Amino acid sequence: MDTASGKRPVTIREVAERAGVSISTVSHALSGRRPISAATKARVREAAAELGYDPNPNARSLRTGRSGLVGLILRPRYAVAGTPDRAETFNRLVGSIATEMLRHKTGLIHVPDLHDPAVASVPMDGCIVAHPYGGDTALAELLGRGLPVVTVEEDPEQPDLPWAVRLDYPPVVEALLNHLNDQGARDVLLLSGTEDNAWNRRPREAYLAWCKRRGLPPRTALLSEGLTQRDVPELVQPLLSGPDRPDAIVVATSDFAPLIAEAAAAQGLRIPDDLLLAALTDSEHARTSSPPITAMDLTHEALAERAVELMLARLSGAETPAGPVFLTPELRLRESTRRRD
Amino acid sequence: MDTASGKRPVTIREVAERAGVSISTVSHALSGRRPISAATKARVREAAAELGYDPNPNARSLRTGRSGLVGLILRPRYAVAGTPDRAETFNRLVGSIATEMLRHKTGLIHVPDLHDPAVASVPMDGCIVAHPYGGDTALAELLGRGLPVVTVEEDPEQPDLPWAVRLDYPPVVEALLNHLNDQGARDVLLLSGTEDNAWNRRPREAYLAWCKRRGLPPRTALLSEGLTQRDVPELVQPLLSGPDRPDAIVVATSDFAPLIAEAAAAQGLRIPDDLLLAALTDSEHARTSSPPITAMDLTHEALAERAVELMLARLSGAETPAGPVFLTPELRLRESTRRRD
DNA sequence: CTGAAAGCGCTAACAA
DNA sequence: TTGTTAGCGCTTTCAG
Repeated sequence: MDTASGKRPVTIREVAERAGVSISTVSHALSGRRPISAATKARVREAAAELGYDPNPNARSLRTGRSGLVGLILRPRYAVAGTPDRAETFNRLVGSIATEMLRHKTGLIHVPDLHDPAVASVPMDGCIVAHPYGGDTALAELLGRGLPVVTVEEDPEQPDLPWAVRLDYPPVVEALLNHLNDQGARDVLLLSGTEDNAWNRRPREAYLAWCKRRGLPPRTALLSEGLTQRDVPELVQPLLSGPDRPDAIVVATSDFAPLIAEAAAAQGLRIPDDLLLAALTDSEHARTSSPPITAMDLTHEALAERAVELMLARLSGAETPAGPVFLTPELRLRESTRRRD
Repeated sequence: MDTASGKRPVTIREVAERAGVSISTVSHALSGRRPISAATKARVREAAAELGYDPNPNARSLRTGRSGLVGLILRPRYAVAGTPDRAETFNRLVGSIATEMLRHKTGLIHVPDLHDPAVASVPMDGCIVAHPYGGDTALAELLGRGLPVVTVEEDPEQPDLPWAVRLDYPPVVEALLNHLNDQGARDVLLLSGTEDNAWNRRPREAYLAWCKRRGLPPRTALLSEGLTQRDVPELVQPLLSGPDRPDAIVVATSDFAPLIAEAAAAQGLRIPDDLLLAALTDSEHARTSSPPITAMDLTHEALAERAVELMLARLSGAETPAGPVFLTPELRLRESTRRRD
């Protein structure tokens, strides 16, 4: 077998010549889109097989206007630029979308860079945009092109776009806050991330609403998802000292939770005895920290499954749904918020 | 803004009309591949921006013969079909290849099904094939087409293909076996997977060589990667009972290690006291099992990085390397093989 | 049942 | 510096 690279691909014309038919007959014999005599069909198939013919996907797509491919854009910048610690979330989402797409035998393209003109654009029939920002520019660009888009989580400024899978944060955040309250917390500090997406906005809104309902003064601060492991302790230190320190912390970024636990320990604060600690996304870090840290699992696998389902339905011409699909994050209660009664 | 879907895309012709120039001028003004007067260039850019022009990637690729996209095929069947437990390995490899590709601003396509004629083939300039089988058919197919291929781990029957990133198993497997021996193991059982790939073959070869060198009778058995959690205990049970039970087990599939530990416990065997246990791939299961299980980390991130590097070099016309790139798996020694001295 | 030919949108060779 | 045009490989009318 010739394994040299750069071999000129076999075209439909060569197959036609070999089979002694016209190229349109080859096309139809192979696609079965019009009746071809059994004999001819057999001859064509044989010729195609012998030559190792594989239809040029670009030519086909150019002609038909469809590539059969779905794009994926993961918006949060720290997903890619981040440390290995941030990788679990990225890997889970990317891995499960890829898995779902493979299950449906549909090609998935990771879209490299929508805006950079130096980067070739990709032939996609539709695009999944994961975790868009508020007023997301990439999302707007794709919608502007008229490309079918499905989002994983909503653009917080366009919460009602129907082609979306959303997470229903409020009940879960409330359940968490009630749980903290039950365990004795009276002064809960929320440390949100700085990415302006649903994952930061919605829980924050739910927190503020909860505080208001309870007549408690909200306490919030920001902790950028882009911080390194080293940055966190010194930023958190001041929040833990002084007489008005909170008795519970809810931190968005799961990887930072163990660091906060350490910083607390350095101040002589025990978890959960002196400080309750919870995170708004789950990770191995949180699970294996000591003590294990209560966290919200965003159910990336389920998000992926539904998003792929939506996209394929949409590409098959399904009607616009009445509204987004809602999934509920799962609260994983662990020792960090459970006091010995 | 019109966000209706199914909008007809803007073509180069419309941009040309709007800018009052020919289509080739548009093409060249935008690509900069030939000198265009500043005034014209500006006019063209403006027209393109106003219309929201985005060059049709299929037309471009058809013409140029290149798509700028790299394919990815992950061969092990259980990677996709497997249980969620098998997901960590898949996710890590897929996630890190995707990350590397994004870093290089090059599109990555998950190839859905190379053989199914009903599935459209994808426009890729090259393809990364991960964990090929011995005499891998997909690999052969791609090589037959003359497509540039880089493999993550070698096809065990074509170990010398230069465009490959390989894992150097023998020294690590030997180190593990020596370690087990040091800890008192005299009768090591190897439980390989049933997938005929390098990850199963090479460690097995290393094990047999090690036994031979030491004059020990090898003991091996198979435990398919496709087994469910429930299947494993009853299959393992018989191996653990009887007077000739091994005093150490090396199991390929990491997720099975904790199950083996449980089965052992059910027989009254303590780990590591009565039985040493190690796995040939790492996972959270192994890390968080009790006791934590010694495992070989295949360094998927490093494999991904080098594979992407190789592929991009190859597509840029780099010369064929003298041989494969070798990486060394990392041995993570944990309690399951460490006896209190 | 089969063939001829148009044309998808773009790039690049060739002309001017 | 710019325009005209061939043609990448395929699908799909339209003729036969």
